[in-house]
Amino acid sequence: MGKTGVMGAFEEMVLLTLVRQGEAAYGVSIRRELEERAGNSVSMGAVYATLDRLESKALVRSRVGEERESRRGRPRRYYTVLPAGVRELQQTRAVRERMWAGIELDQPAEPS
Amino acid sequence: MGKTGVMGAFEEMVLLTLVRQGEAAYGVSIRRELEERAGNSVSMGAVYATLDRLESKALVRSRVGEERESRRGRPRRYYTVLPAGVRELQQTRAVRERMWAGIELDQPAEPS
DNA sequence: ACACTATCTCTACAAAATAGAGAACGGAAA
DNA sequence: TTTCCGTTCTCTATTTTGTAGAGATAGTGT
Repeated sequence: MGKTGVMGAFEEMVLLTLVRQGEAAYGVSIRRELEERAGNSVSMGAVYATLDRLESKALVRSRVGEERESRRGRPRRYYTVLPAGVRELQQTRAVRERMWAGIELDQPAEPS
Repeated sequence: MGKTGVMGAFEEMVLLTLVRQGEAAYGVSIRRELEERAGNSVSMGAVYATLDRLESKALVRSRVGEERESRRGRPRRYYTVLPAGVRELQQTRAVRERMWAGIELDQPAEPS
C-alpha cells in the first residue's frame, strides 16, 4: 500500500470482489463481477496479475480446486481474502473518507 | 482513467485537494493538506508529477502567480480543477460505490 | 551585488494496471 | 484410446501511476 494509506484502485476492487464471493471466487467469476459493476470489459491478465501481487503481499491466499468437479477445463484456482487484506480495505476506506470529507460536487446531469 | 472508470488513488486525492482549496491551491499547500489527511509524509516530486499528468490529460489547468506577492521565493504555480476533472471524480465515486455496495467488514478493533 | 528562502523542475526508478497470446487440463466425442 | 474442445490459468511485454531526492530558479531584503 502506498504511503498515503490507500491501496491501488484495481487492487481494492479485486479484494472487494473476494469479500463478496467468499469461498467461490476464482479468476473468471472475479472478472465477471468486476465487469458487471464497472460496466466495462476487464482482461484476465489484469485480474491475475493483481491477484498474484495481492498474494505475494500476503493479503490473499489461493488454493487449487478439486480435480473431480465434473466439469471441463483446467482446475480452478480459488482465492480468499486474509485478515490483513480486510485491514487494508478498512484503512483505505478510512483515509479516503477523510479525503472526501466536506467535498461538494455538482450532481452529474441526468441523461434525459 | 482506467477501464474500470476509477482513476488512480493518488490522482484522486490531489484532485480532491484542488476542489477543496479552490483558487489558492499550489504545490506546497497541496502537499500540506495531503499529509494532514493521510497522516504521512508526501514528497513534492509525487505531487508535481501527478499535477503534470493531470494537466496533460486536461483535468486541471495551471497559471503562474503574480510576481508581486510581497514574498520571497520563486513565483507559485496555482492549479485549478477543470470540469472534466470534476466529472472524473464523480465517475470514480459512482463506480466505487457500486463496488462497495453491500460489503460488511468487521469494525477495526479500537486501540485500548 | 549577494545571500537567503520558498517553490518549482528534472531525472530516475518502483509499483500498479492492462493486453494478448498461448499453454495446460480434463471431459467428451469418435 | 486418441483427438478435440471448452475453460481457466500463465507468461511476456508495455503503459500508466506513484515516489524520492537533488538541484535549478526567481524573487526579497541587505
